[in-house]
Formats: sequence, C-alpha cells, structure tokens
Amino acid sequence: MDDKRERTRQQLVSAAIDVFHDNGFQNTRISDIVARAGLAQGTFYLHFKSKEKIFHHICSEFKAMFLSLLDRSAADMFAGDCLETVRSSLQAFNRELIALFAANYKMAQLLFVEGRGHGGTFTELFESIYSAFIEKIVTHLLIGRERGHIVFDDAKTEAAFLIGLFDNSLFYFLRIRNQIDIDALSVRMADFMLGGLSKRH
Amino acid sequence: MDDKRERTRQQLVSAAIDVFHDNGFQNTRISDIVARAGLAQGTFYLHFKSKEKIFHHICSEFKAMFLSLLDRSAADMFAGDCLETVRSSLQAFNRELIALFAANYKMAQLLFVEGRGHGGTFTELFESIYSAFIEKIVTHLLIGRERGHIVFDDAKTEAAFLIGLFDNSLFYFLRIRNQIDIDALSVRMADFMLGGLSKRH
Amino acid sequence: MDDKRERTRQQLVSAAIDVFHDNGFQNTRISDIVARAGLAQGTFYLHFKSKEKIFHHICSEFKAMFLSLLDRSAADMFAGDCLETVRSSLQAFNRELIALFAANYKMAQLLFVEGRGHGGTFTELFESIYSAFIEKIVTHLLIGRERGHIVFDDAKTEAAFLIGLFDNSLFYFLRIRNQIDIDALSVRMADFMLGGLSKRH
Amino acid sequence: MDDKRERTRQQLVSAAIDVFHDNGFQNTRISDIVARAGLAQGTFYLHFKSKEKIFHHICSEFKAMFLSLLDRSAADMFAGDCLETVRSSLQAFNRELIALFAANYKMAQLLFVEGRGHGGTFTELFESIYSAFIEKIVTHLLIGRERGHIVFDDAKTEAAFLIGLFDNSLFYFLRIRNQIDIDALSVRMADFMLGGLSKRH
DNA sequence: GATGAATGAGAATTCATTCAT
DNA sequence: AATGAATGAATTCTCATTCAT
Repeated sequence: MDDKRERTRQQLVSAAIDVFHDNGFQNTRISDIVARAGLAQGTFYLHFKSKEKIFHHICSEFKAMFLSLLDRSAADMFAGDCLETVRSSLQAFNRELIALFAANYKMAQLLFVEGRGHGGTFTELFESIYSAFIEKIVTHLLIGRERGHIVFDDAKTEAAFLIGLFDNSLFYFLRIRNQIDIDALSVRMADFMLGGLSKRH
Repeated sequence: MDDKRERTRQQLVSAAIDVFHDNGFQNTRISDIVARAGLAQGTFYLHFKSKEKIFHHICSEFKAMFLSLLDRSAADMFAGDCLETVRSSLQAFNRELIALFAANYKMAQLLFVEGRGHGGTFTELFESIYSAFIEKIVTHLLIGRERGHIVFDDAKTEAAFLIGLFDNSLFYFLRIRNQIDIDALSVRMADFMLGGLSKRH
Repeated sequence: MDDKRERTRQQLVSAAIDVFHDNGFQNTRISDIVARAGLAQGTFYLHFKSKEKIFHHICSEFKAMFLSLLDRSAADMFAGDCLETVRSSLQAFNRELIALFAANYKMAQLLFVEGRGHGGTFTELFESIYSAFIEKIVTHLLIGRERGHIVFDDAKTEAAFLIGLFDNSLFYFLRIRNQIDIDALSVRMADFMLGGLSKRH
Repeated sequence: MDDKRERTRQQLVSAAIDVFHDNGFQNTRISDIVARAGLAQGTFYLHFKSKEKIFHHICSEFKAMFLSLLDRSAADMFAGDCLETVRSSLQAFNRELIALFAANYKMAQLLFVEGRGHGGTFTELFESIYSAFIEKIVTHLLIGRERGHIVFDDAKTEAAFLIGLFDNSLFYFLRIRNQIDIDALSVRMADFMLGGLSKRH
C-alpha cells in the first residue's frame, strides 16, 4: 500500500524537523533522524537522497505556506481609506503571519536561522523567501504612501525595518520567552510600525 | 621572540574570520584556515585547541567591543530634555553602533548568524550578548518613558522591536545591498524608532 | 541477522589478539587490526570504541577464565592429608593453570606483559587479577601451614615467589623455547614449590 | 665548557627515567621529558637522536651494572664446600642483586617491563640481558649439582624458576608493597631456592 | 649550545551512503 | 519496502623532528 510508504516518509520528516530544530542542521546526523523516527538507517535513503534534500523539503513546505499567506493576506495591508482602516488591516496581517510562524515554529526557525548562514546550502532558498517578503512589503508600502497614510524615502529600507521588527520579535517571544500572545503582539506591532512610518511632527 | 608567536596567532584569527564568513562555521575545516593563513596544519593547534575555541575567541573579541560601546555610548539615549535632544542622541547612538558593526562586519555577522543557531556551541555566547543588549535598551526605554518622551507598555517587547529593526537593517544593507550610508541610516532609524515609540495620536 | 554482527566482532577480536601479540599494544594501529581481519576501517568502530576497549575486552575474557579456574581448581591445593596428596593436588593445579595459559597463550602474554607496564591503561586490570591470584594462593598457603605440610613466615612473600616462578617459567617456555611439556613442567614445578616451602633441615 | 653540556645531558636522562617510569615508554612524549628537565624542546635533539636512543642509553647503563654484578658476584653462588656455605653465598648474591635493583628501581622496572613487551624496540636488549642471566645461573647450577649440593634435571628450567622468583618478588615488594627489607628477603629467597633445588626426600 | 615556534606525516574517528539479506 | 551491517572518504588531532633566531 502507498499509505504505508507515505506514513514512513512523514515519520522521517517530522523526526527531522525535531532534531534539526534541537541540534541545528549541521549537528544532525542521519542516524539521529532515523533514531528519532524509530526506523532503520537505510530506510532514510528510500525516501530522501540526502540530508540536504529533506531539509529542503521541509523548508519548501514552509515557504509555500508563507508565500501563499503573503498573497492571500497582504493585499490591503496599507490600502484602507483612513488610518484606522489601515491600522486594522495591518493588525490582521500581523496576526496571520505571527500565527503561521507560531504554528510552524520549528520550521520557521530552521529556515530563518539555518538559511541565513553564509555559504550555507540554503542561502538561495532563504534569499528567495526573503526577497519575496521584501518585494511584497515594498509594493504595499508604496500603495500606502500614495494614499497618504505613511511617509518615507526609501521603501526597501523601511521594508527591512519592518521585517527585522517582525522576525526578531518572534525570535524573542518564541525562543527566549517561550510563549506568545498573538493578539496583543500583532496590535502593538502594528502601532509601532505605523508610528515609525508616520510623518514626523 | 613573543612577537612571532603573536603574529602567527593573528594570522590565524584573521584567516579564520575570513573563511568562517565565506563558508560558515560548520563548512569550514581547520585546513581551510591554515591554508588561508599560509601555515601548516599543526600550527593551528599550537594556538587554539579546536575550531570552536578560535570561533569563541573571535566572537568574544567582538562581544567585548560591543559591550564596551553599549556602556560608553548608550548612556543618554533617551535621557534628553526635549524630544529633539533625544532624537539626536538616539541618532548618535545608532551611528556608533552601525559604525561598529560595519567596521567589524564579518565578526558581527558570525556572532549574529552562526550564534543564533539552535544547539550550536555558541548559543550561550549569543544569548549573553543578546540579553545584555535587551537589558541595556530596557533600562533606557524606562528612563525615556519617565521623562515623557516615549510611550509603551512592555519594555522588553519594545526592545525586541528595536533590536530587530537594527539587526535586520544591517543584515540587509551589509549583505544584500553590500553598502551602507551610515549617516542616513542612523537618522532614518532614529526617526522610525521614535515614531514607533511615540504616543498614538 | 545477529549472527553476522557477532561473526564480524569475533573476527576483530581474533585479529586483534594476533596483532597485539605480534606488535605489542602500543605499536598496533586500528588499521593493522582491520587489515588482518579483512574489514574496513570504519567497521572497527561499529564494535569497539577504541583500541583500549578491545584490549580490555580481550583481557577481561582471559581474566574471567583465569578467575574461574582459580575458584574451581585451587580448592585443595595444599589441603591433602599427607605430603604426597598435597604434591599431587599441587601438580594437578599447576597442570590446569599451565594448560589454560598455553591454550590462550597470546591473551595471557598480553595481559601479563602489556598490563604490567606503568602508567598503562591496564594497570588496574592487571593488578586486580594479580591480587586475586595472590589472595587465593595466600589462603591455601595458610591452610597448608595449618596442616603442617609447609612452613613459612609471611604468606604474601611466598605467594609472590610462587607466582613469579609460575609466570616466568611460562614466559620462558612459551616465548623463548616456543614449546612446552605440560606434564613434566607441572610436576617439576610442584616439586620445586614444595621443596621451597618445606622445613629447612 | 663541556661540563655544562654534560649537566644538560644528565638532566635529560634523569627526567627521562622519571617520566618513562611514570607513564611508560610509549605514553611518554619528548615534550614530557624536556618539560620535566626544564629545558626547551629542541635541546633534546642536541643530545639524543630520538626517544628510542635515550631509552636505550638508560637501559644500557643498567645493563652494564647488572652484567658487571653478575660477573663479580655470582662466582661462588653454588660453589661452596658444604650446604651452609652455599646458602650464605646464595644469600650474599641475592642481597647484592636486590640492592642493585632497589637502588635503580626505575631503570630496572623500565627494562624488565617495557623490554619484555612483544614487538617492542627493546626486545633485543631485554633478551640479551635475560639470556645472560639465564646462562650465568645455568653455569652455576651445574657447578652446584656437580658438587652434590643441589639436584635437578634441566638447568634452564630451574634457571627460569629462579629468575621468575627473583623478578616477581622485586615487582611485588617494590611496586605493590612499596618497601623492601633487603636482608630478610635475600635470606628467605635463598632458603626457598635451596629448598626447591634440593633432593626430594 | 639553547630556544621554542613551525612543520607535516601519520593515526584515530566520524558518518553519509551503499548493499546484501 | 525495510533493515542494519559494512564501507571508506574526509577530517581532526598529535607529536617527533627541524630550523631560524
């Protein structure tokens, strides 16, 4: 039955997420993955050609979810009629994004930590997701500026600000504090973002 | 002569910074370091016990510079009389911090990228520097709030925002854009930060 | 199959006994062992963590046989009714001991030669077996003295005499002469021992 | 001055005896020797070509003392007129031999432990001294038998008995008990030896 | 002669990958 | 498909020996 094959594969993936997260990609041995999955060494190679491939598979899964969320949900980030509409769409966007990261915390951390490394095998993957993020934010920032809600010179700089703010907060809450209040954070984050993007008075 | 020993050691450190930065910590072999330094394999072990130790040495060097800058320069970050004074001290602080990171770009990236990884040998080092950063920012945020310059609920959340903003911008400018206008960035960053921390109107 | 694993392990052990015996422990490289066993380098580490561990394993195996023989066979060494009974039990004991050493000549030599070295990793193992030997002999010497068959002041001194006599004879016959007449040697050894332990007249 | 050169050489030899004894030949590094001697690494090679050479030097020194003692002192071991004369010359011989070993305990142990190992670099040295010992004993045993003081079949077997008795007792007293009563031991040893070599009655 | 930093060959060890069962 | 023992290339690390000062 193909179900069985698929189940084994899923065991491998889920074990890999765990041990990659616990030990990092480089410190993880194939033997760690199969041990956690309760399978034999050789079984791994029936499903993935290498450690890189399974890591890629995991990251791609998250990348797909992430890009799909961006498309679906970023649409009216800064596009509202008045500032309060903008604020609430930004809150909503933040909330969805934070929720996605929180629900897939380990995958997200893997991609954003391991991928960021220099010379890593995953730089390409990371940069594709990072620039998609930047581009999407830039697009919406420009819309927001056009509508007069926000003010800035260089959209990419601001996008870098926003992404850093977002990324590091999740790092802080999920890894350092080990808990997160999604609603409160998305609201406060939206306020900070809008404050930062507002006209200086 | 002790000069000779010290010179060799410096060659190793500087070669290590380069190859760690180019290939990442894990992808670097001792043989890469000594090859870049133009020394023999065994020479490495005369100076450092392992790859971990030399990485630690490098990060500690940067950590020391970083903490000393924090102590020296963060003092009046939010402590001015009026908002404009605050703005200019924040700009000054940003400028110094960016300059430090830019001048020691490779070391900084090593610590903030490799150190962030899970299960890495350097998590502890990274977290010590990260929490020092958080604590320092928190202290000054509280002063700034007391003086009425800024507004917020939870200082640590705001600190995470600020650090993320800072860290990711440098990542973006130094690695993706490969150049940086320190003055412009420190000014814009200070504006965004103050905007984000201001009363919502 | 577990049989296969076990067979490989036995190949390693038996190859190790040979090369340790030929070259000595220190002069033996893991590569010598696997080469003799016709296996790959890595295979060694599937079964033993290090050269020390396999040596320990080998010595322990011999130690177990030795101690079991002591328990089984030393019982009435000096416990007979008359001197002639004592003589023949001593002969029997010698014969068994010599036979054990002859049958496991290489292991015995390893333990008694390599183990005796100072600062070696095996001093502890050797001394445990040496003192077990001493204690056992002492016990029986005391019985023999009680029954009036033998005469001496300090049992441990005499035990050291007997063990030296035994150990060095085997060394001489097995290594220097390269052959041994077990029956003749055990008889002559018993005579010498009883002569040495008898009342001076 | 050549005195200085000689003094440095002596420091090396004496340090080497100590560390060889503490760690065994193989576990001793040149760096251990020079560290103990308080000299620089390179200095070693001004005096000895290798670790083997200095070990050889040390053993040869002891070998010379040993062979000279054998020549000087074994002469009338079993040559006396009556058994009591034989007994006292044997005691005297034992006493001198034990004294030599006790005074040069570390050198003696080195030769008799390290040298005995298989495949060692020193097997030749050890065997030359061992067979000189055997030959000397055999010579005198034959004299003793001729004079009717002692009884045996094969002189080499008996020589192996005597040497083992001697060697192992010193091992026991010097290394295990860590003290030795030379007079008592030489007397008791002579008695045991003569008893063992006497006619069975 | 003495120094001690540098060398590099050689040995141990790890682990991704293969393959017979 | 699954197993897990075996493989061997790749890497770290040690230390006797050399050599410039």
